[in-house]
Amino acid sequence: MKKTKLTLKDVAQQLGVSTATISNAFNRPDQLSKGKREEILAQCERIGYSGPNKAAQILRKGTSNIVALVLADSIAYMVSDPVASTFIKGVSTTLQQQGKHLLLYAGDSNSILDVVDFVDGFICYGAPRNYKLAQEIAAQSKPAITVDFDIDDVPSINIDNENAAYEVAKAAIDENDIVAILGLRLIDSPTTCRIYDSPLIDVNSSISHRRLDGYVRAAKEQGIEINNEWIWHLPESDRSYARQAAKEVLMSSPRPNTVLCMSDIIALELLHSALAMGIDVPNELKITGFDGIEEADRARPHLTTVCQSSVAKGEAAANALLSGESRKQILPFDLKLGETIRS
Amino acid sequence: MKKTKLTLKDVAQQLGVSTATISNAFNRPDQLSKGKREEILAQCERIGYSGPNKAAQILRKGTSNIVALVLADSIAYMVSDPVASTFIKGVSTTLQQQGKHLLLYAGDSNSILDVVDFVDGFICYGAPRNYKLAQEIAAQSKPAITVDFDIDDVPSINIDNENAAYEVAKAAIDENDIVAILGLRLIDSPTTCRIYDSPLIDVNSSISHRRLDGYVRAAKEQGIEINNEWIWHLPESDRSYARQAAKEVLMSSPRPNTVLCMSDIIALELLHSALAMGIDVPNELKITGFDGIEEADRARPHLTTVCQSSVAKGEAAANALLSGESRKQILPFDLKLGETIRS
DNA sequence: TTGGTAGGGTTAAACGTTTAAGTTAATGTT
DNA sequence: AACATTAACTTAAACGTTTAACCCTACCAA
Repeated sequence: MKKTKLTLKDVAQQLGVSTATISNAFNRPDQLSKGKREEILAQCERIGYSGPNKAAQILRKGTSNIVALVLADSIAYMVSDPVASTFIKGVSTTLQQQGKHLLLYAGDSNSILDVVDFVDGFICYGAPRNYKLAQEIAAQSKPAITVDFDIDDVPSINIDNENAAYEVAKAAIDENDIVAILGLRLIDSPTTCRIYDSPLIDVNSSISHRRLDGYVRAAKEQGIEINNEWIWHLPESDRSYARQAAKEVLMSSPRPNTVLCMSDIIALELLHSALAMGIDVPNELKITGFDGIEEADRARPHLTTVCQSSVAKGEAAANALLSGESRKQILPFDLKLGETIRS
Repeated sequence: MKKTKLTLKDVAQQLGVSTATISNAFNRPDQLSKGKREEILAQCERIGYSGPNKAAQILRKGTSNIVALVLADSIAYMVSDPVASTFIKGVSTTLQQQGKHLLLYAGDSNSILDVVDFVDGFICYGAPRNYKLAQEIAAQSKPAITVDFDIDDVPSINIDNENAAYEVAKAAIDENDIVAILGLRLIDSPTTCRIYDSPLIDVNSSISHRRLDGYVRAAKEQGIEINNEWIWHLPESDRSYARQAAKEVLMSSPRPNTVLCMSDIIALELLHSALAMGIDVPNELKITGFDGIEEADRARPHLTTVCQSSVAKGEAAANALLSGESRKQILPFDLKLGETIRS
């Protein structure tokens, strides 16, 4: 192996030119003669110098081609959640096309301070649970985009959650239904439970609360008041939380005949539990989801849900960041009627 | 906002001490008096200096706390594959515990050269399709770990794929069976097809070929020779490729009654197709998978497969990298008998 | 001849730290 | 009193680039 890492200086000495010239050979070809440039590149090739050191470049140029993706939860959770991982897919594809690198940043970490100095920007997916982190993001001065939540003056990507929820609920709810809601992160509790009188957490205009508003509005239009007793809180869109909530809903009496779920994962788990108990969907129980994940397509009966394109979100976020877009964008959603409601 | 980013120098000037002292206040508390240190930290707090610039630290210290995870395929694919994303989960959890950051590196990128200077090490998951990339990984001098493939003298994490495949095949195959194999990345083709006489690609002791060896050995013990005509190649462990392969297998005559699949995704898709066609599993068709993903648990009948813990792999890889482990590790696997074979 | 311009370089000052080596004064030791 | 040790700093040289500013020579126009 080489004794020590080669530097611009080594090449410069060997060729009897200044380091600036070598640097220009790599970065600004117009600054030197074609002949000299080729000579330099040939020499680099020969001795195995593979270009200017990136760490030094980052310091000097103040840019690294690294974009941090700040996730609301742990990377572990995000990567296994179909919605989040699809989002990451969109982001990574776009970044890669532009030659950028992706640094995954867990939202349950303490502080972005240890990366802020060397990343080129932030894409923040989902409102951080960690208040300090949210503050830092707002305070820091590099380009940033928020997705599925908002910070004043920071460009963002969202869908119209309130209307999306309203529409799917409107399609599902009939007069005299008993309506329950399986919600996501509505209150500050680490376990699945009914919300009763717990104070709702509503940080950074949480998408969950926008959805809740939509559901409630649709219900009201049918003259239905949804009591807090019929609203469940799940700490995460996770199968085991969903399973438990499903059980509670299906066991309660009177049993609701319409359940509005804030994610497809939750809805699918409920559907599964209901079918296992011999409940007729949709005649005894109507179910709606949210997100439009692939798996929902494979379920029988097909899930009624709101499709949002997480890939598009990811692409939009990356593009907005790279292009310096500063407006807040609202992406479209798509109501998908399946057989888990009566048509 | 601040006019310009604060530096050590600013703090030093304001307090009338040297920059070295400020630096020590952050990095080596034993090098200055307690009082001075507190004074410095207080001043930093007051003026909003949040610690030494990381970009400069990377250059000076030669370490960044960033670990690159080099994936065999695109990030997009990897993040949606249950096996790969579970692996990422294991890696990220471990790295985060140790205060390291995770840079996702797509294996279909050109070169690691643009990150090699500032990352602390590499975890390489799956043999890169890109030959140049594999070379670079081998040549580069930072710590590296390979997972699910091998490079000479580079520590690695693997399972015993040959025996794992042997065992699951042995459990499935009976005398006089017609055995087919749905393999992964066996030949150099972008589409699903039978391998016939195509030359097998066998880079870096590909896990697929180890598995193939295991299957073939188990079949031989039952006096069964598996003709290349009965071996399919899939370019990726993807549902749509799997669906097509499933169709071909189930349509072929004579129809195989035992199909060994190199991933659970493939196996599940086959199972699904078979059931849809009214084929009795396992009496008319026995199926085995590979990996032991969560979804296989939810399938009915339960899939017979080989469980390997991708989380454990990820943790092992991260730990090995961080601890400087230099041996090659073989992790255990676990045969899981389900109802997709006859017991 | 004078002056202007362009091409192809060089010089040296950053970028913001860390750290080995040196200095000084105070404390302890014999 | 002489010397060794230690605590608490400071000095200054890296780390490996990039880039503004400068310098020279050749060429051209008038």
